Amino acid sequence: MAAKYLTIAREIKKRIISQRYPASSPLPDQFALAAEFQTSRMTIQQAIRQLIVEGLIYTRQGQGTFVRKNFLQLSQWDLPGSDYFGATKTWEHLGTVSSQVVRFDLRFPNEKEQSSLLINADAPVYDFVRLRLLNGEPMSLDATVMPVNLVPGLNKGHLESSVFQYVETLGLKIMGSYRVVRAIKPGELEQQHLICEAGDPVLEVEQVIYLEDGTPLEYAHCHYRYDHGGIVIVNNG
Amino acid sequence: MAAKYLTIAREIKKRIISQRYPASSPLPDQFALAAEFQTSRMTIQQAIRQLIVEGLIYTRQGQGTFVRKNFLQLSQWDLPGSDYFGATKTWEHLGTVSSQVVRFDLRFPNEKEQSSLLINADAPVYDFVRLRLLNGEPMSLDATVMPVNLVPGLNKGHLESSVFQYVETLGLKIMGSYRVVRAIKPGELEQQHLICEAGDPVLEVEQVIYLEDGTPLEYAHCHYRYDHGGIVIVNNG
DNA sequence: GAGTGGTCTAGACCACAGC
DNA sequence: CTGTGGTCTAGACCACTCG
Repeated sequence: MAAKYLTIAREIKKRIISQRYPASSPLPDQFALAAEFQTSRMTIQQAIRQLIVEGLIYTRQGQGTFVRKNFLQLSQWDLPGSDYFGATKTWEHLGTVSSQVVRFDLRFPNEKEQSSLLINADAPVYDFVRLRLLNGEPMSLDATVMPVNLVPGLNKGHLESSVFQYVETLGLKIMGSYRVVRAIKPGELEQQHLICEAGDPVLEVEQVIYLEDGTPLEYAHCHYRYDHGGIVIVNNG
Repeated sequence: MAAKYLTIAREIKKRIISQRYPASSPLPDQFALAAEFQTSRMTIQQAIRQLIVEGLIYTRQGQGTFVRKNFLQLSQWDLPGSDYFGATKTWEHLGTVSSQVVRFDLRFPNEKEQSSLLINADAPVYDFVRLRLLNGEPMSLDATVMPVNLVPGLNKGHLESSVFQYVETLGLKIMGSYRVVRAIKPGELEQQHLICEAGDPVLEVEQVIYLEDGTPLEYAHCHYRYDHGGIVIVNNG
């Protein structure tokens, strides 16, 4: 049985999407909603808070609760998990995504990797490079470093399917990411695997992915072909 | 007088930063905190929820409340407003930022602009191009479209200083943004103003900035030199 | 079973906006 | 002044984890 406030939030969401609550006027006030759903006002407020963080509605003290004018636009992009992971997710609806392992090594981290992953110089890391293909066409080349102690037993098979699926089976949960996006000139590896000219720009994403408790899970450089879409960033205040 | 739960949240934050609550063990439980702060447990939970959304702590049912291992790292980057606006803010600490107006026109929107700004074909828009300079060096070239009815009275002087400062004086508040980041080859305008070669990649940010109620305020294409840093993206679950 | 966070109630008073 | 959302109380029971 889901929490009552989540059930109510879903019901209100349905009504907004079906335009039962017109975007032009405020929602019924919290007292009315509490009466209708046979619950207390606090519970209604929890449901409303839920919809606020989802970007669906906003409140104005002294005025009421309103539907965001752009929630439908945003909801097209703000899919849960759509850019949590290797950003591959963004393309899955466009065709078949596959991976090809270019390198899979074990070594010790350099200084940059130590500080990014919050580990010591003697903590071994996996170092692997994968080529991501969409319908067989090269899409991105990712170089990843992960601490061995967090993900014991990682093998080439996991790299070819989904590393994050394996990570989940270990009971680890992703919390978020820190990324820097740049445009760069392609190096030799990129020209070779992404099949691009020296004059073709490359989109570089340098990222650290964190677990729920803030432990860094991976530090990676992802290089994307310039002609295969971009990175979507949604930022709600 | 600030709300009690915010006062408590600030106090707990202080204790975490000063290491009074060691990162190795859980915080005091909610009942103990309620007793210490002479308040109800609900209020403590509000304070805790506040610190969760700030990315400082996390909770585990049946276990306790814990400090995130990376909150200090993230707090270096997750500065409020650091990438809300034209991303110029990111560089302000590096030197003097100035703007040079390349174009400032009035016209009707095309189809893409109509759908991005949620306006009709007969709603006039400003169309301006600005070159952003850091310490006199070209940094980015931004092409912006804004509905006239939202920002009446915009003039060249505002473009040279800060459009967002003017927007704020009109009582409008920014809610968030929707962006797509790509790597592209420079066009003629970019090569001319950003002083780059045809083979130099350019970082393109296509963005829509929204007001509090979801009304689109601006639709812009921002082009950055590849050798002047990147876009930082922080993503908490 | 004991201890933790998660949810919920039925009220109360305060702060803000609009008439 | 009225109506709205914002905060707060003092309890209650439930769900989960661990010894």
